Amino acid sequence: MGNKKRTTIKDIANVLNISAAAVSKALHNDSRISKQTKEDVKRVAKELNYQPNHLASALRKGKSNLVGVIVPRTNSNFFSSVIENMEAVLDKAGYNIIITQSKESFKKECKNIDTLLYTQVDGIIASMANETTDLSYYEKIKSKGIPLILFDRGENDLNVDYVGINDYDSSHMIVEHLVKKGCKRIAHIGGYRRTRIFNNRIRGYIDALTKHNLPLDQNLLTESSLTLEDGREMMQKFLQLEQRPDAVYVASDYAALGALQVLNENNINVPEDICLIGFGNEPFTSFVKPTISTVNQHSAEIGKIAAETFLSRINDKNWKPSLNKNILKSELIVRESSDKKI
Amino acid sequence: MGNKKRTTIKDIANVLNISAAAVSKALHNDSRISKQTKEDVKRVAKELNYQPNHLASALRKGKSNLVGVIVPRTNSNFFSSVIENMEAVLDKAGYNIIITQSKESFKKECKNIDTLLYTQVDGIIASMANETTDLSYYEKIKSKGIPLILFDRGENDLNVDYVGINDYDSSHMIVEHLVKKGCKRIAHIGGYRRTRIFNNRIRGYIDALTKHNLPLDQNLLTESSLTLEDGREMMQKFLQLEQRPDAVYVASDYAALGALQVLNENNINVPEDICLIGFGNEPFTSFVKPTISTVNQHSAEIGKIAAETFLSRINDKNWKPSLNKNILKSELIVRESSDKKI
DNA sequence: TAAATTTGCTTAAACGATTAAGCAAATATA
DNA sequence: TATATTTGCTTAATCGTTTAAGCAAATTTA
Repeated sequence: MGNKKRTTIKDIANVLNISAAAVSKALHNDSRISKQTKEDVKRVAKELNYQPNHLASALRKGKSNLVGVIVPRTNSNFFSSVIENMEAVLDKAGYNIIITQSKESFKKECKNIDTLLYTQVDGIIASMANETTDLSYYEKIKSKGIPLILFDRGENDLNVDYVGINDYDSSHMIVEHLVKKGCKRIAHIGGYRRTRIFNNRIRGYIDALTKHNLPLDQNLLTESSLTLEDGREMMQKFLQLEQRPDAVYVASDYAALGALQVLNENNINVPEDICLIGFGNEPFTSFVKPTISTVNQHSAEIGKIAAETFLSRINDKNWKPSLNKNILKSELIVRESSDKKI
Repeated sequence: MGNKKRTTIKDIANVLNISAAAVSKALHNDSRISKQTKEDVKRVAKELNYQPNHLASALRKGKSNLVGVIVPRTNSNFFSSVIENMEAVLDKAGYNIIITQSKESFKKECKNIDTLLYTQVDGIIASMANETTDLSYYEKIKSKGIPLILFDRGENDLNVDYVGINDYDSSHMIVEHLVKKGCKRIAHIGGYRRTRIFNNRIRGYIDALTKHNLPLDQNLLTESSLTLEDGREMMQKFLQLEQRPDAVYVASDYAALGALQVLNENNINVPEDICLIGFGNEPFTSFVKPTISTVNQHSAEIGKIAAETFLSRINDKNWKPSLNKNILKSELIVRESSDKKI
């Protein structure tokens, strides 16, 4: 049996015989309202269990204090951690967030954008789906004049703020580590080149090989969606080669796990016979046998910076969207799968 | 350079020299608006890139078409899958969802409830944090008169709709399976009894032991938060006992993983020396060595039913909250960790 | 003491959509 | 042909809050 009507500022005003405007101002600690009235208003508000109507104030102020977040999925530790840290920063500034998942589907991503715009969010922080190449929906966000911040999966052409790690350098770091371990045939299970971060990892891989005077063998470079299944499949392909690789650098931990399963099933010693390196530092990389070397993407920092960037944009009266990259240095975590004794 | 002003129905009305009311009706296909006018309105709406203002219509209609979701965390496969399926059902009915995480913190859960109520959601679907015992914030939801649906982590005392599996029966199923495998000293790493589902699992465990004429050894029954670390700690305790268990039933896959790590580190053969069973069917249970037997909680079904329950409540004009449990049958997935040859 | 400023409120108009009520004109019915 | 009904709109109120403008009383300043 819920209360028939919710309490409004009018109800409070009636009790105290003052105007609704005075109540509104009292609740916002306006300097032109007497201390006594403020106390009265707050007391009555509590007594009547008053809850402000967000819709009304947002409509009037043209500001919802809501930030939309779009991620490919929430059940990855990376995205979940990014979101958690974004939330912490935004919460302090009085913003609440709405999380949506694209499930790597372009269509769902578009729907999410529409939903968020419809909900009148004050800005959107997003990591793009793998599928996405058509940027028109993101242009729609820009044309509304609200801040758009991309992280991890970004796109230069949108000319907006971006937070992520240096994928190109990460590949260099990985190849360098493997070369030091004496590896000479380093394979790469990569993502699709059309996604910028995966393209950068591939470019970094190729350039690092060249730098270390290692030939590029096209048989050792594959592109896929980087699911666990993809990892299995690609590793099986490698094992059928006449000249097997002595190291495999996988652009995602999930695919690396699949690759590791195949290696285990074929009784191939890791890292002695083949070194393995993943990407993303998902928790399971330290659960499995052997533990998987991987790259830490600083999810906490990324979330924090993305949120802070949003806040600085929203607070800058005459801000205009422009390409502004905030690139963090990634960190190689060496575990058993690449810690070969030499 | 965003458009200075967004398009409103008034702008459309001005172009066509009709009233804003007519535009509103035309957009909603009111039968009292001529076909010609409807066409004109929709054409101009498209031309001016009109986007309805959700805040205004929600305020006027007293309905936001938003459903709030509270989960302990999103980076678990169970919750992520529940949410995904809820979303699919609600989307078809024209509802959008706002996801929030409590991170198992009572304080954060309260904050989430406040945020959601403030955002004027039409209902809340929630799974409670482990910590939560004070139900006053949930009573607050009820007192607003909006539907509250609980799933997985529920609480009878709230007298609302609940969707989940039968934890008591699941424990019976597990103990029965272990008894069939010849186990005689079955331990249980359980959650805190104050959380209903964990209490039910413990009760089921105890009653099943009795049913199979096995004595209950208090050394073999522990309570914890069921983190990976907890699983390690409890298993270490078991290994120090004079009479070790020959099977361990863990109420969460994460804690089961921790337990497995300790077993592996101590070179104890699983399942030959000790059988292990987890709960939740998290993906990693099939990655690790040996693969972990576990219980499938039917996340997809739970999400679907929770969403459908919400819809039926919102559509029932004279619905009153009442205890209404929807209990699904769980499914035991037997993998290597308990598949002992006998 | 008069003028200027500050204090503490009120009034009324927004924000953008929806909707009850009403009113002509067009069409149907008797 | 007169009356009833339907069609196609308009007007105006409303949702709950914020805020610009204004006004009288109290206080400060000159």
